[in-house]
Parts: sequence; structure tokens; C-alpha cells
Amino acid sequence: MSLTVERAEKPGYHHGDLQSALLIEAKRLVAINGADHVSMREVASNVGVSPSAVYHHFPDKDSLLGEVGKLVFDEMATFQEAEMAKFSGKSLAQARKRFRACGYSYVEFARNNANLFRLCFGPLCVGDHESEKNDNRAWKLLVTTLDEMTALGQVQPKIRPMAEILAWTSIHGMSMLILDGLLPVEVVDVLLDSLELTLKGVK
Amino acid sequence: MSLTVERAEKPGYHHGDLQSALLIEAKRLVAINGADHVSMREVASNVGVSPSAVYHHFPDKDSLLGEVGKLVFDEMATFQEAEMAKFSGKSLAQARKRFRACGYSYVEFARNNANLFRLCFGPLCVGDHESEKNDNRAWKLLVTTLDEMTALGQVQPKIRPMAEILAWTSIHGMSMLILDGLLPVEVVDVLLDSLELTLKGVK
DNA sequence: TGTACATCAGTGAACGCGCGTTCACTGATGTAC
DNA sequence: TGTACATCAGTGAACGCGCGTTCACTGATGTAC
Repeated sequence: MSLTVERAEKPGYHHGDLQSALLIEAKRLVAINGADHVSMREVASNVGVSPSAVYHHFPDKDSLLGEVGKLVFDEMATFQEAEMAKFSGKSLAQARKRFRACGYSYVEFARNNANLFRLCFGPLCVGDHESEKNDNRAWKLLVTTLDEMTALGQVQPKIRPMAEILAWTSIHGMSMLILDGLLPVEVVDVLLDSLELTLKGVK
Repeated sequence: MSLTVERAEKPGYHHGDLQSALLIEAKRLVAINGADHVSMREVASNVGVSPSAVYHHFPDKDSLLGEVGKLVFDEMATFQEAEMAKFSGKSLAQARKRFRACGYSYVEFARNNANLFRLCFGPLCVGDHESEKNDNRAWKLLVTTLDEMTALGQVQPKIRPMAEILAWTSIHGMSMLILDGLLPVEVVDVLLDSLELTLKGVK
């Protein structure tokens, strides 16, 4: 009995706990300081472990940050799903709200997690096909929404094949430019109006 | 006479030469290694000067990199102007080529100068209103092109007010996503087709 | 033309630092007999 | 149940490093008289 208590007091991180603790702390530090100002030593020390312990879980710094990137990709998709799930009806009005929520949530996540967002779409996570797979969750949200919009006559057939590219690139670009301070937040509405109009076909 | 020769042999950087030499070398190193892997010492040493000399021209590292950013913004606009100037005719065909060149050159510059492009649109150059002013050169190219397209009936009046935002965000986003390896280069044509179609109004 | 002086872009040595990573180690845990 | 052994996640000290920045200095240049 006293044994169990001691274990609870000094857990020593059972089976992967340390790994995810390191991941979470690394993510926290990236969010605060930006990926370039995170050190292995600080991550380790904040988790209460020696610097060398990290190397039992991640081969090097880049791979730790890479894992953070995957984590964030995933959280972003989860966030978008949650935001879009707020409008689940089959009506046109609901479908349109879902479409807009898809865009809003993208930008909102980027703005609320600027440093993490930059990490995800930075050189450290480039060419990481695993993260592309995760990203597909977000991509599929967009495809699904556009399919619904198409079924409701909100997307011209001629435009349909390019709709995802147009929507993704413009929303991603806008997010970036807002983070850079080169566009004001207000453009989100303008852009979404513009996208809707554009997809449906003007006039 | 021998005096002039000596001066020519050991120039010692007359009036701002060192400053621009440092700037150019810093830019070169950013292009090669990325902004995060450039050090004041390396810049100085490659230019043939002691590390401390740099501080007679730039208060600190961030400001040096900030100046590099402005430089690149400017070069990008110059490059775009040159590319667009290849199609100077007043015909519809030429105007359309100019519009497409505007987009192509943006992406091409980004791809040929990935690290510099990332520096420009990264946190180091954020909120730098001077660079925004320079950026206006590129912005004005876009506005002018769209005005021409409008005059030629290639842009629906209803869409016109949002045209710049839609074009810039989507082309910027696409450039970023291509750099990240998340979109293939081929999307450039697709996106420009889509933009043209979209602006003109489908059907 | 020659002298005295101010200026200021350079030097080079040093500061203090935190970093990523390695390595021999220890000590708790789980397993086989 | 008890002993012997393998495993392996942790430690902590050390490695070697390059960094940004400071500071007292020097020596060439330009200016005033």
C-alpha cells in the first residue's frame, strides 16, 4: 500500500508519459516564444527532467519540433471540425454557415496560435508526408463542405474542380498576411463573401 | 598618383560601401541558409571585416535582417515589373498575359528565393510600415492590371472591389503552400485559370 | 602650404552565455528459473 | 517465494561550440586657421 503511494508521489513517467509531457511543453514554448527560440534544455528543465533524458524519446531537436508540428496540424483539424459542427443542419443556410465556419476557423486558429501555425507551415515541417496525411483531415472538411454547396447549387460546375484550390490558397494566404500585419482582420468577411459570390457565379 | 593607387588597393569602403556590402552578404547568407542560421560574425567575416564593425552600420542583428527584408521586397517588385513589362500591348490578349505574369512572377520569385521570401513575410519584418510602403509597388502592379482587365470587360463590376484581395491572398497562399511542399507547382496554372474565370464571371 | 584638432569607421580582445549532444553511470522494473 | 539477470529510462557532468554585443583603442580623413 505504501508502495503504491510512493509510486504516485514519484511517478517517474509511466510508459510514454514523459514523451507526451515533453511534446506538450515543447508546444507550449513554441507557442510563447516561436520555434526558433525553444531549446531542448528549457523543455527538459520545465518538465523536471535532465536535458539528456529528452534523447531517449526524440533523436534530436528537429524531430521533437517536427512532432509538435504534427500535433498542431491535428489540433487545427479538430478545432475546425468542432467549429463547423455547430451548423449541422441540411438547409442551405446551414451549409453556407458551415462553409464560412471552415474559413473562419482556419484564420482564427492561425491568429490564436501564430507561432504554432508558422511552425506547421515552416521549413521544419516541410516534406513531412505524415503531416500531409493529418492535414488531409482539414482538406476533407473543405471538400465535404464544397460538395454540399455544390449539391445545393451554390457552386457553378465549371468552377467546381478548382474550388478547393481557390478556397484553400486564398484562406491560407489571407491568414498568413494577417499574421504578418499586411492585411487587417476585417478582410476575412470580405474574402468569404468574395469566395461565395465567385463560386456561385456572379450575377 | 601613387596615393590614388593605394586608395584603390585598400579602399576601406568609402561612405556606405561597407553598409551595402554587409547588406548584400547578409542577403546572400539568408538565401542560402535561411534567416535563422545567419550570424553577424559570418556576415562580417565574409565581407572581410571584424564582427564589431557591423555595429557602426546596424544597431543589432534584427535591424540588419530587417533591412535585408526591405531590400528583398523591393527586388521582388522590380522583378514583377520586369516580367509584366514583357507584355506591354493594349490588346485584351496582352492585358491577360500581364495579369498572369503578375501571378507567375510572384510565385516564381518565391520559389527562386524561398528563404528570402520567408524572411520578408516572417515575424522579423512584421509591422514594419516602411516595408509596407515598398510592398505597395507590388500592390499597385496588381491594382493597375486589374483596372486594365476591368476596362476590357474581364472583371464583373460586382466582384471588382474584392478582386485585389482575392487575387493577392490566393497567389500568396499558393506560393507559401508550394514552398511548403503541400501543393505541386502545377497548381499555378489551375489557380490563374480559376481566377480569370472567377473574375470575369462564370458562364 | 603647414599645423592642430575633431571625427569616426575600423580593430581585436574579451564578456558571458546558452546551446545541442554525448557518455559512462545508476537504479528501478520486469522476467526466467 | 526467492534469486540472478537483462533492460532501459533516467542522471549529471562534460564536450566543444559559436553566438551577439561591448569597449577601449587606433589611425586615416577632413576641416579650420
